[in-house]
Amino acid sequence: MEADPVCEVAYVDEVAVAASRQALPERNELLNISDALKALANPNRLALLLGLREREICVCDCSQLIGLSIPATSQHLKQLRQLGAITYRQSGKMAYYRIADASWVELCDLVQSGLQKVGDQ
Amino acid sequence: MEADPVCEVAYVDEVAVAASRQALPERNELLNISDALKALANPNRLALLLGLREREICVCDCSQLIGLSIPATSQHLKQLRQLGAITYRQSGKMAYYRIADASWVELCDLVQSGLQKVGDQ
DNA sequence: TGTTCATTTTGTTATTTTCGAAAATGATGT
DNA sequence: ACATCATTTTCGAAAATAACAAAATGAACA
Repeated sequence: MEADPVCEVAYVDEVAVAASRQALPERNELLNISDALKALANPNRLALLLGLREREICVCDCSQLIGLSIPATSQHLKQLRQLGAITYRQSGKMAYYRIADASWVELCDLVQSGLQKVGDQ
Repeated sequence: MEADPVCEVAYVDEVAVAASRQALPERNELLNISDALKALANPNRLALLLGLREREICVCDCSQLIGLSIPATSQHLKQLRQLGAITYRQSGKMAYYRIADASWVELCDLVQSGLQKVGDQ
């Protein structure tokens, strides 16, 4: 009984953990990033974002595009709008949504290409 | 009553929707991408991924890093492993995790920088 | 073989997400 | 003002997530 049980009591390598912790963004920043990723992490919102790449589309056509009800579609569009990924233009009763910034599309492409390498373990 | 009620019955712009739909990945591909994003869309998994950037860390130190129980930490690590973002090496009873592919970190950085532009609407 | 102990798996529960239905909003046109 | 209709918001139910505690696994060593 010379070596204490280690893991419930103390660090195995306190220095390494301290260094890694220092390399982390603040908790709030982590929450911001994960919230942003969460907004993208849905097949329907992803389809909306990618479908809006080329042209602007009104809400009811968006709902046709992803096959959901108009209210559900509207909520997904709202989340993407709050994220800053899309914008819209109001024309009479219609609302036409479009991509706000091409960097969001690049982001999707990056994930898409990153997936090629997966499949192991 | 010359114009039909449009949105519940048919497309406003069927051609545009068809074009956008063609530009979309298949449903399965969309699910794969959103699953991958979902794996990253959690502040604790994000912290693990970023904390493992530089050095490998054992499970119990990982749990210290993010402040969760060891079982919870183990499950988060498993998700990142299934994603292909991290790997591990077994040494005796210990399991040392490390980054498998830096592209996942780039992805986080890209989101992080994408967030700079947000704040409007 | 039997003990120890880091890790993983398995319930179980609380919280979050996602959807459609119904109600509310806001613009157009009578 | 009133009716119409695209969109948004609200609400409630079903499904998915995330946490801890407890049990199971598996490597090291007596």
